[in-house]
Amino acid sequence: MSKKSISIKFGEKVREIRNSQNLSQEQLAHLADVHRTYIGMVERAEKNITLVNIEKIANALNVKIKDLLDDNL
Amino acid sequence: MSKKSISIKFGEKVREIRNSQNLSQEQLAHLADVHRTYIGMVERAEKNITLVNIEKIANALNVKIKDLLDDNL
DNA sequence: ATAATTGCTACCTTTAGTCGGTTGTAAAAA
DNA sequence: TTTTTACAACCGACTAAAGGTAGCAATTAT
Repeated sequence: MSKKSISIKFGEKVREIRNSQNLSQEQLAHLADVHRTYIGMVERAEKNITLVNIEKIANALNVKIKDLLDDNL
Repeated sequence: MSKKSISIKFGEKVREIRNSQNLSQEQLAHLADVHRTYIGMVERAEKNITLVNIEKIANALNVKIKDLLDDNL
């Protein structure tokens, strides 16, 4: 198992946590200081996100970076 | 504490683990399938590495991604 | 219905990442 | 000693892809 690419798993985690906090993409984007559409692209794994933006999103969601990674990574 | 940017901390971790395994930058680059000079740039925090390459380097070093991140991240 | 949210397309700027080479250093080996 | 080897820093120059924005269509509530 675990065939899904890391970008897909990352995007799913972001969406899952964002929804659990009842945040819209726009709200999260504002908290993370990135553009609205960019959050959508990351969640859909359309971009290969960089470390700095990973940190921004983790901070915005109040989670550790490792919480945005699949457990077996 | 913890003022160093995430890129610096990441680069330090890569270098530390690479040295502990007695690998040259070139050897690691080959294992990770990235360019020779790129490993040095990442270790010196001159580049903002992407998620896919984070995974490549973690795999090449036989560690989990979270092992490349500072503990308090 | 309509209001909020997200997806999609297109675009532009910036930078990640590659490539081939040179330079400096330190250690070994001749 | 000098020479050779191994390594990492540094050097442009280049290509591919990420960052970032805007407008509108589609979706999903309410």
